[in-house]
Order: sequence, then C-alpha cells, then structure tokens
Amino acid sequence: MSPPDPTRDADTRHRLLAAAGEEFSRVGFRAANVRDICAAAEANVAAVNYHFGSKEALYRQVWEHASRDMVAAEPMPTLAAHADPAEALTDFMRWFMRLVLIEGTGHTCAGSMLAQEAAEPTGALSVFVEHGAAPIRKELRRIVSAILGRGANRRVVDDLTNAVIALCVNPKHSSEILTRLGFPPPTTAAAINRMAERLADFALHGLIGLSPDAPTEEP
Amino acid sequence: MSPPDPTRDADTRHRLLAAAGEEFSRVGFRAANVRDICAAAEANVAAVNYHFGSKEALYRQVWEHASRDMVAAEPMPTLAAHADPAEALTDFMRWFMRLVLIEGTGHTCAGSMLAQEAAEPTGALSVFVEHGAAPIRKELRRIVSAILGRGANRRVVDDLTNAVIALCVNPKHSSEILTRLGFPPPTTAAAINRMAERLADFALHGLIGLSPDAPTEEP
DNA sequence: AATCGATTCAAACATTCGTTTGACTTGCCG
DNA sequence: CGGCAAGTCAAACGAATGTTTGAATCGATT
Repeated sequence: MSPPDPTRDADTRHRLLAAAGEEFSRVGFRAANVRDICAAAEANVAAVNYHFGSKEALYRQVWEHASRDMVAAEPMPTLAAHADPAEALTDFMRWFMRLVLIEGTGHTCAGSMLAQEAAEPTGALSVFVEHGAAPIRKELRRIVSAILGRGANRRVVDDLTNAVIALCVNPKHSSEILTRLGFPPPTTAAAINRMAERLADFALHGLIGLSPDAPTEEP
Repeated sequence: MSPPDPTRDADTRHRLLAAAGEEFSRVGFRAANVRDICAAAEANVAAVNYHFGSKEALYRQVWEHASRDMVAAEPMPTLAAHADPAEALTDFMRWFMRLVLIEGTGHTCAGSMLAQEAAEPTGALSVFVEHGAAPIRKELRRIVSAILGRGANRRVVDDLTNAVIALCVNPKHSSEILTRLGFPPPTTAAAINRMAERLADFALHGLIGLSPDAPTEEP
C-alpha cells in the first residue's frame, strides 16, 4: 500500500525515471503526461503513482537525480586551481557550456529542464537555484572579480558575472530560436569546447577592457 | 454563425485580446486557460470561440498584435545612421533591451511570449522568427561585422552576433532564475538603458579585442 | 504446496478544459 | 410593430489526463 523503500532498485522505477527525464526536459512539467511517460518506460499507467505517489513527486525525483548527476559528472574548475584567472575563465566556460548543452546519454537533462523551469517555474526551481546554481555562480564571480581587479564596483562585477552566464546558457535557452535562425547549438563536446573558447576570448577582452586598472584608449 | 468582420471593434474583442496577452505571456499558450482569460476580460466562456474561432486562433491574433506593436513602438537603430559603429552598437543594445524587457502598459508582452515560445514552441515561433527576429539580427550582424573589420571569419561574426543577442535577452529569458539569485532584471527605461550601456561597453571591448586588425597583446 | 507481500494490470473515476448548443437580449431596418 | 442579424449567456458535451481500485501475477519463505 505504502511506497516501497526508495533505495531499492525496482527495475521499472529506473525506466520511469529515465523516460520521465526525457519527457519533462522536452516539454516541461505541465505538458508532459503520465500516460506517455509510462508508455515510453513500458510500464502501466498506475506505475507512477505506485512507485512515486504522484506526477509531481516523480518530477521532484527526476530533478534530484539530474542535479546530482550534474555536479558528479565533472568537478567545477575553480579560480584557486589556476595560476592565471584568464585560463580559469576559459576552463570554467568550457565546463559550464558542456554541463548545459550536453544531453547525457541516458538522462542527465538538467540543462533542458532548467530551461523549462525558466519559462514556467515550479517549486523545484527555487530549490535548484539555491543548491545548484548559486554555488556555480559564486565561483564564476570570483574569477570575474579576479580578472577585473580590485577597483571594480560590486554592481559591475555582478552584472558582468551574469553576462558571462548569459553567454554560456543562451545557446541552450534559445536553441529553438537559434535553430530557426540557422544556428543550431553545438551538441558534441568538441564543438561545444570550440564555441566556449571563442566566447571566452570575447568575454576576456571585454572584462580586461572594463577593468578599472586597464589603460583607457579613447583618442 | 461565422465570425464577424475582424476589423470591427467589438468591445469584448479588445478586452479578450488584452487579457489573453497577459495570460499567454505569463504562463504560455498551453497553460493559459480560456475560462481565466474570459473571466479577466469579463466576458462569457463562449466569447473566445465566437470572436476568434478557437483558443489557438486567439493566440495567433495576440502574437500579431504584439509583434506589430513591437516594431511600431520605436524605430530600430541602424549602422548606416551612425558615424561610429561603436555608437551604433550601444544604441542598438539600448533599444533592443528596452524592447525585450519593457512590458507595455496595456499589453505589448511580446518579450514574455517569446520567452514562453523558446521553451515550448508553437507554430507562431517560426513565423515570428522569420518576420520579427531575422531582420533585427541581420542589422545587428552588420554592426558587429563593422566593428570586427574586414578580416573576420564569417563563423566568428555569427557567433559573436549571437553572443550580443544573448547579453540582451538573457535578463528576460532567465528572469525567474536571476530573481531567485538576487538580481531581478531592470524594468524601467532608465535602469534598462544603464544596464545596456554597461553590457555594450563589455561587448565593445570584447569585439575590438577579437578584431583581426587589433594588435595582439600576448607577452 | 500454502501463504504473504510486492508488483503489475485493465478498468474506472473525477476533474479540467476547449468547444458547442440553443435560448435569450439588443439594436436596427422595413 | 415585426423580424432579423449580432452578440451574450448558462449549460452541457467530449476529450484529455492525474489518480484510484480491486483483481491478477510473481517470488520468496515456511
């Protein structure tokens, strides 16, 4: 009657999580429907409620898995681990863009689900921002701040940190639009790295140019 | 039986369009429901189908109004109209960010609806990209290309044009996330302009630094 | 073999939501 | 006045969808 021990590896549980991850990331929580998920998982309609309690509880579980996989996949590059802040930025952006753009073989799908949450947030968004996004942004802010130097205004550092994030996530968030414009976002690790390096160069020159220590070059 | 002449100004038609614009931009096409829209417009449930034929036809009408208002509000800054490409970029970004971020008093809402379409596209997206977004991007590409100079690779120009777009639209597309991180996007024209100028400075230095004509400053 | 808990399944239930219907009101024209 | 077209309305219809139910199946334990 009550749901089974969640640590148990019921086979259909896994198939449901995988199928749900794909469906939720494709169309979002609301538009995804339980019957399709169950069909994709080759499970009965009642399976979702039996194993998870409700569609919403399933969604929370998928998020939990996705964000766990997300951070476990590869460690985040830090400022401290690099001699040169510029190199840290490039490394960080490569890592971040892979995180956002690559769809894990089975079901990482955190990037797509986040894009869905951005349009129609559920309770899961606040949780994820607090536990997943905030630490990532914090480290990037350190890198940006190091590149800008001491004299930079706090507000400016924040805006530029957000600007770098924008460069990294936009290919994903706007992929439907960019594809229709003729610029489908890269999907392989190699292509993503190449794009990340181009954008990192761009960001780097932008940041150095804005650094209060940098020489102003007005004629 | 058949819908009335669409040019006629039936009063409830307007109220429906306004209410629908708010609802669609808030939650997207699918999640918006006809009963709520009619209640907000103080109209009967049957009014949508009487005046527009269907929920989807109403949506198309709202898009048409929104994109018309969008371009009519203010002319797009062009490269040709500026002596200095750098100034053109700043002007363009100010204009573009106001376009995306400002919610028109009554119901412009094109920016929000576009963000919704990005997550769960309908047929309206392709139409809008072709007629609304492509011309805007084309002009921005001219400006970016002028700043980069002759020698720039075509692929690089495209990526950087998209990067500038990312800087402008991300505060809107990611507003739910940024707000939870403590950085709610600006909403007044003055604040938007300020942010646009900061981002334009950033983009400008980034572009100039990447220009093949610019001196490389490696030690 | 008998039993018991866990799991699966088809069917049904309850609600939401887009749409349709048919009656009623209103304003206009002969 | 009488009739007609346009618009409004409450009610109901029908499909989609999350959830529940109760029986059937399976596997391990005794």
